[in-house]
Amino acid sequence: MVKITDVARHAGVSPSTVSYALSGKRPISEETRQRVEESIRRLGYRPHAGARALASSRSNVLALVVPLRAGIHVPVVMQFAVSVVTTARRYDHDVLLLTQEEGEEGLRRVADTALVDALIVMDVQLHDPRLPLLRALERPSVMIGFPASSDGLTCIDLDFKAAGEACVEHLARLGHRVVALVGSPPEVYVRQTAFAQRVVQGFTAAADRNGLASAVHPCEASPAAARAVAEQLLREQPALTGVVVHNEAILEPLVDAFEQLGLRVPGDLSVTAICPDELAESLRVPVTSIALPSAEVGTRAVELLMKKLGGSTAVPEATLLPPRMTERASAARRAIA
Amino acid sequence: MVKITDVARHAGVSPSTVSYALSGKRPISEETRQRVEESIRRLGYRPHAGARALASSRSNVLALVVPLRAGIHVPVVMQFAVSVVTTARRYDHDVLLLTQEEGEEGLRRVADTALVDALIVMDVQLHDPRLPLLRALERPSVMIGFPASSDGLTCIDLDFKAAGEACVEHLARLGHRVVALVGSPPEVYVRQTAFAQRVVQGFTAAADRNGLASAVHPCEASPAAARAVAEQLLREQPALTGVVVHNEAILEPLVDAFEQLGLRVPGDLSVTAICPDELAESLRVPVTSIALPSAEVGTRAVELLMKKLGGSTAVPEATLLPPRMTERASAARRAIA
DNA sequence: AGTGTTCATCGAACCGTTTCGACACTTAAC
DNA sequence: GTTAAGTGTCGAAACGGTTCGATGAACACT
Repeated sequence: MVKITDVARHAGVSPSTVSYALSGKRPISEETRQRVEESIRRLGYRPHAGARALASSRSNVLALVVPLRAGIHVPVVMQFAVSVVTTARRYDHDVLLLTQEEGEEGLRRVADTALVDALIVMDVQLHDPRLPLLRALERPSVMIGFPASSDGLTCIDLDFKAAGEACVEHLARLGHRVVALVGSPPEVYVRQTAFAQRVVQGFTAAADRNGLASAVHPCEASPAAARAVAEQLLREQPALTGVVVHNEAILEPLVDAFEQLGLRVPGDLSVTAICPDELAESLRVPVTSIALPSAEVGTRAVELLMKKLGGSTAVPEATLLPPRMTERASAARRAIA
Repeated sequence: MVKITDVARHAGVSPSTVSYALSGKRPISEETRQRVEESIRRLGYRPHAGARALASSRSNVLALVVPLRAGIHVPVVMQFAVSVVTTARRYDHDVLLLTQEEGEEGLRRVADTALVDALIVMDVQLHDPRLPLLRALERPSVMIGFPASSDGLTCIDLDFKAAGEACVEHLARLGHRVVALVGSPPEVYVRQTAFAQRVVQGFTAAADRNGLASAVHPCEASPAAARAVAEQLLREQPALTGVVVHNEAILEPLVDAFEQLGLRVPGDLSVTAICPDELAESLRVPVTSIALPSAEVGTRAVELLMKKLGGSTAVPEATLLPPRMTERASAARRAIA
C-alpha cells in the first residue's frame, strides 16, 4: 500500500506538504502542487480512510436510517436513499445504511464510535423515542418528517398540510361541493406519524374554509379495503364528486372500484392524490397529484447536514417544502346535474 | 471522549489488556475481564472506529452497490439491502451504500481507501465492466447474479434456469400442451443480464423436453404493453393454456388483460410467475409462483463474504439457490375441451 | 540596515487502537 | 529439581494520516 510518505519522498517534499496540497488548508505554491499531484497519480496513492478519520476526527460518512415498517411506500424510500447518496458524494461523503430496527442503540453506536459524522433519520414520529438521543448526540442530524416539537432539531419534509389544502382548493375551484379524503392505514395514524395527520388538518381546514361537505376515511393498503371504502363513500355521501387520496397502495384499486361502481373518473368523480409523480402518471387515468418530492428532500437533507457540519449556526429548524401540483386527467370541472 | 487508556486506568490494567479483553485474541483471566467490562460500562467507552480500522486494517464495513436502472423491481432491491444490513450486523459489520452510478471508480475508491473490507455488487451483467476490477481488487467481493464467466469470483443468485424449468414442468404436469413465456423488457435482454436469459433457457429446455409448443415474448413494463402482449399471444397461439410470467411490473395488468379478453384464470388459462411472494399473493387471483428470494440472497451473500474475510479458501464460486414454488390459485389442471 | 509581513514548507506531536515480543509466574513432565 | 509448556499481563512500536508551531526566504516599509 502506498502511503503519504511515499508520495512525499517521490515529490521531494514533506508529508505535511502533501497533506496541505490535498486539503488546501494552507497555501502551497502552484509548482509544488503540480509535482505532488503528479506523484499521487504516478503512485496511485489513496489516503487511508481510517487514518484520516483518526487524525482529523472526521470520517466523511453520513448515517442514513431507513424505515422498514408496513404502510411505507418502498420506492419512495429507495428514491430518497439514492438521492441522499448522490448528494453526499457531491460533498465528498459516503453513506452508511442503518435500519430502523437498530433503534436508538444503533444511532448511539455509529455516533459514539465516530463511524459517522452526522445522521439522517427518516420516518420520524410525533413522539419518537429517538428524539432525546438525537438532541443529546454530539453529532448533527436531520430528520425527515416532523415530531411534536422540533426544538433544537433540524427537520424537513413536504408541507403535508399545505398539500392537503391544495388538493381541496383545486377541487373547490372546479366546482365540487362534497369531498372526501381517503387516507393512510389506521396504524399510521395510531403511531402518530405527523404527516398523515397534517394532511387531514389541511384537508379539513380547506373544506371548511370553502364551505364544502367533507369526510375522512383511513384505509388499509389492500384492494379489498379500497373497494370497501369506495362503497362506503357512495353510501354515506351520495352527492360526493371529489376525492383526495393519500395512500399510494390503494390509489389504483380505489379508482378501479369507483369505475366498477359505475362512476366515471373524472366524469362523475374527480380524484386528486398526494403520491409520487411516477405512480400518478402510470395509472390508466393519470391522476392530478401533489408530488412526493423524495429526491428533493434527500438532496436538501444532505445540504442541511453539510451546513451544520461546516459549523453554520444559521440552519433553519424546520424546512417545509411547498406542494407542487401537476394537473392530469383525473380531476375535472363538476358536471352541472 | 473516553478512550481505551481511560478504561485501562480505571480498571487498573494496561491498554493492551483492555484490548485483549475486548477482542478475546489472548487469554485474559475471568476476574480481570470482569473488571474491565465494568469499567467500560461505567465510563461508557466506545472504541473509535477510525483508530480501530487503522490499527487492525479492518474497517468492519461492507460496501453494497445497488442498481438504479429501469426494469428493476425496487422493492426487491430494498428487501435485499435490508437483509444485507441485518445480516452484516450479526457479524458486527456495517454497510456502506453505493449506487451503480458511481461505477468502477467508486468501487476502487472505497476499496483502496480501506473504507470497506469487502464488497457486494448487485445486478451483474454478462460482460460487466466491473469484473476485471473486482478480480484485481485486494478485497473480497460477492456478486448477485452471474456474469459470462465467474472464474475467480464469488456469485450467488436464484437458479433462474431451474426456475424457468420448474414453471414449465408444473404446467406440463397439469396437462397443458401449449405455453408461452412473457419475459422482461427488451432492454434487459439487450444489456445481457444473465438471469433473464437463463429463464428463457430453462423455459425452452423444459418445453422441448415435454414436447410442448412454446413461444417467448419480452414485454415492456407498462399496462399497455401487457395488453398488447396478451392480444398477440391469443392471436399467435390460439391453443395457449399456460403462461409463465417473469416480469413483476406487468403481472397484474397481464392477468387483467387476459380476463378482459374473455379468458378466465385459471379456468381457461393457467399462469405461473417468477416474482416476489408478496406480489404473487397480493393479486386478485393469487399466482402460483417461484419466489424471488431476495432476503435469502442477501443473507447468503454476507455469509459468503464473512467466510472469505475469515480467510477461508473453500468458498464456492457459484451458489445457485434452488427454486421454491408456492402453488396458488392461478394454475390448474387443463380443462378437457 | 533593521523591522515587520506574508508565503511556502518542514518537523514533530498527536489521533486511539491493535499487536508483537517479552516477562513473570504456574503447572506439568521426566 | 531442572526443563518445558502454558497463562496472564505489560510496554512499546506500529498503523497512516492531520495539524500546529516554527523556520527561512522574499519583499516592502521606515
